[in-house]
Amino acid sequence: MQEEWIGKSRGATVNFKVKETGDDVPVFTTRPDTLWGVTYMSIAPEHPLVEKLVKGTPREAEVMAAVKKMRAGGTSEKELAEREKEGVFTGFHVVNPVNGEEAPLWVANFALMTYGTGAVMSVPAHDQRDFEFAKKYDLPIKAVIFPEGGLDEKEMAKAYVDKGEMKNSGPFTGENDNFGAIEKIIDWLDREGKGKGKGTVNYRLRDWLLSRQRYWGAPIPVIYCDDCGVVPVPEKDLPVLLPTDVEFKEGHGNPLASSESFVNCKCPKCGKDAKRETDTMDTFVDSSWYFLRYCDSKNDEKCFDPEIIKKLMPVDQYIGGIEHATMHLIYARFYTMVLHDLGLVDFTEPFERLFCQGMVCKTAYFCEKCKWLPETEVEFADAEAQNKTQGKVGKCKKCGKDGVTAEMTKISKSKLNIVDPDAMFDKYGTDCVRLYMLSDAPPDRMQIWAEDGINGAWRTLNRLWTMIVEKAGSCAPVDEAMMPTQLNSKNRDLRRKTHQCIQRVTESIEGGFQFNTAIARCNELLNMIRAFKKPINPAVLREVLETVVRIVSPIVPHFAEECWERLGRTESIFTAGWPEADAAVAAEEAIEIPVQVNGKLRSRIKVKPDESESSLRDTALADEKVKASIEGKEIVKVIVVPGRMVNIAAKG
RNA sequence: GCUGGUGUAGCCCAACUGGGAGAGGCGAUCGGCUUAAAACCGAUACAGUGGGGGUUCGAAUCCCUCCACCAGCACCA
Repeated sequence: MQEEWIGKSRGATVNFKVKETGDDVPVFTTRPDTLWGVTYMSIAPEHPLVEKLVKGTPREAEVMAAVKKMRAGGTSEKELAEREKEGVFTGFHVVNPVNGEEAPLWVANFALMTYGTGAVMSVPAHDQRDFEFAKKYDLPIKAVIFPEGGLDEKEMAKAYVDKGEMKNSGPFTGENDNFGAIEKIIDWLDREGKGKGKGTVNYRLRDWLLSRQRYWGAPIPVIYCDDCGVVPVPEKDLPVLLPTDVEFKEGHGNPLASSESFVNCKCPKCGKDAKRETDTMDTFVDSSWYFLRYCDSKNDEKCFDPEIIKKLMPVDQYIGGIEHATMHLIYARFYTMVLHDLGLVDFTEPFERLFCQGMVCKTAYFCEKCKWLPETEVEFADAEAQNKTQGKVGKCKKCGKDGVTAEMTKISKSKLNIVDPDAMFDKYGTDCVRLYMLSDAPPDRMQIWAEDGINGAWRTLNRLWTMIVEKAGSCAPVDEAMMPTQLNSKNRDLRRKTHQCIQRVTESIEGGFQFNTAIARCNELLNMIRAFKKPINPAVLREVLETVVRIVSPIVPHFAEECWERLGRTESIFTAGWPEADAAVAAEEAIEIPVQVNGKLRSRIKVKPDESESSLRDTALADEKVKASIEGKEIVKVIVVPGRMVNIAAKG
């Protein structure tokens, strides 16, 4: 995702020239294979060449009027996306360095000054956007890449952007894979050098709000003086603090600008009256290095001591919402790389591992007139409508209008679909709410908020508690918990299950924090203890109860600590560490494997876990049920997967 | 439009990465306890894995295709 966001693209910069004036107009392209199909060029309305070229020409008025209109358009991505493609001919032409051909130079609103060089070579035959523009303004279309069935420039309904054979392409004519030839063309441009162009890597890091007209954010430490110009705030005066006397008024722009005490200051250079910068930096500026400051937060000499950073960083495991993947996390990485280059940190990546948890979602309701509605303001058409997560559900209680729609989205204050967990904490306790949330779904997945399931977590904790209280007295004493060498099969089963539980929970948590399955394993073990009719061996009992409590301790820490004490432990459970499984104890004594006939389950056989292939085959074929189902049939093949299953393919 | 994710029981979700469709939980039903209800205890039922096609002895899992939902990105040359 980050790769896409920084928009790294490899391509070439190609040096076009204005025919009439000789001005350079470099362009960036990722498709140098289409260089020979250029029929016009588009430059951004903000491009400095626009004014320079048309000044004093007969077309000046017309071009500048059109350019002015284009510049007036918004620059937000949304506006850009919805805008109609427009352009105006400058009256000038450019010369294509690869073949000397001339092409008209246009100004177009879809060319962005902030990307590449602000100029786009246009190949309408092989680029959809260029194609549309060419059709609109009746510009020529020249195909240079041909699919097997050929291509008719006059009949084209859209640009041809797939693979094909290169034609009319100078030294590359005849290449039958244009995409494969791109690298060669870039090499060729590099060799040919200055006149033509060179290989280039481009990025399109978007604006990340370094300056914004808001109160919240770190002030930019800059002062404007009439005489001295832009003057940085001297180090001794840092940091510049936000004023406390600002007035927040709707529609009055930046509140900082209206704070006299903030804006008015003295020039640090000449001492005359000066004005302070009122834009602030986005909070991303701070969140890009806070993890370094945290390591040495009390340091008032410098932002951090590199020695301490060396010890503590990088972060082993970063957990955050997916919404941070493309912004905060990129900035943090970028800052770290800069600090590395400055020699302040000895690593280039701040976070070793990343885990993105899913969002908690809940149905939100929308009324055309009253906008977002809380659930209580919706009059549902029927019981079914109440459970719908999309589409029309009923009337708005506020305005009475029908047609309130439901939508499943991330819980947010603005959409009025928030839940207040306090009531749940009061009723069930934080441990119980946490257990419920973690047991409901894997954490990387979106979770639909529902309180129905919390009873399950409540019951689990109550059962475990009751069990601990009842059985604590029957456990072997803490200090003498020697495991007997001989145990009956029931006790052996319980021990096996205990150690399997440790193994599987460890896997579940290490393999992506899958607490839901970890909790399921614990429930399984608890169910097994409850199903015990006879008394459990005291040593086994201590082992199993302590195991469960230790395993759930990261999820329900307060609860686990209480249980631990009840089991006679005096040290905190968090000094006990994570339990370790004994593989020998966890190993199965006997397993049951399925026997299929033609892929359908016909019987099950009990075998040793390491039963050999031939023995499995014989046991399966000797089974009564299997015999019955293959009677009168010819055995074509017997597939044996040791430890897993037997499948008999029979015909007739 | 592009990219990624998800789709399994009435509901939330498992399934050792190709091998018995069900681990855990919610809810439901029945029974026990109770004067009764809740709680608690015990038991039971419910799907053939979004649709279609393919590969295979065998597909929830792999391939193709279509559908639905969620998320991110979207004139980036």
